[in-house]
Amino acid sequence: MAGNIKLSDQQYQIVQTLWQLGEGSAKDVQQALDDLSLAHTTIGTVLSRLEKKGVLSSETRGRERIYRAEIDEGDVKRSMVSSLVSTLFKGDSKALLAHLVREGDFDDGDLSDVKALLEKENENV
Amino acid sequence: MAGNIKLSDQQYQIVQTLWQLGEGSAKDVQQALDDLSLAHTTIGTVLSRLEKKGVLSSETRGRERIYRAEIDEGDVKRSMVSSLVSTLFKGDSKALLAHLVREGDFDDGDLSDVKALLEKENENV
DNA sequence: ACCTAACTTCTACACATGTAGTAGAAAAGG
DNA sequence: CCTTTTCTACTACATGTGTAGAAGTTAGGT
Repeated sequence: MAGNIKLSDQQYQIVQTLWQLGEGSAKDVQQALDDLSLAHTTIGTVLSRLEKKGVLSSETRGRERIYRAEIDEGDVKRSMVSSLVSTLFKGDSKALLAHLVREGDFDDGDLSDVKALLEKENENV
Repeated sequence: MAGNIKLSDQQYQIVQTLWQLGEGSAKDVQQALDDLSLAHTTIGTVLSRLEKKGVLSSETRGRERIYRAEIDEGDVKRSMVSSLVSTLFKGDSKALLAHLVREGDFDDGDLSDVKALLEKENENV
């Protein structure tokens, strides 16, 4: 479902906040993201645009409008990663992995962890 | 250098074509990407916008304007991957890898390849 | 029953992007 | 030389995004 979701960095952070909070008003989100120092009205605008796109749903509770994410974090990650892989690496995830390794994104400890992970995965299969 | 390059899918495909061709006119690029069926004028517009942003440079040769990429493919990949990792995985590349494995993006053969790759990398370090 | 504080919604504007038509220049064919 | 083809450059418009002020609405205090 929800085929190709794609969020901008900012949108992602806002939706992520809702995933973390479960639900929340514009004010809640603004406070959770206060390092971005955006006006609360800005957050409000973004939230209502995301709702119009079906990414969020909302419910009026008293004077507040409470938003909640309608899409699953895993789905979004999956879809965004796969879109990047498709654009940058012709759809070959292994090429992305090779890129990461080549760029030295993993240190020794990481490599062991990763190998362990792979071994565990191998057993499952 | 070139800190944070970020290209849309379409822009990436166009620049990628130039990486492959070395250089080329709007027409050349359009032909290389004819599966996208974009009007040649569209390609022209995109190319000139990318030039204005410094991503491309150009040279008038006869009646044609020949474009060439001014940014390195590796740099762009690096920067786009790292931006995604930072947004989706809090900067933790290992989490991206775990995601890929979990999503079953690798089959048995891949996993072996990957392990080999990791082992080789381990030696280097 | 008010006034005020707290929220949201509306309106606005700049900039990026996707897409392409039209006009203008230049090359090529006769 | 003049006409046709071939390119580019200019103009245009819709949509998405970032950002936020102004205006409207409601809850709460006194």
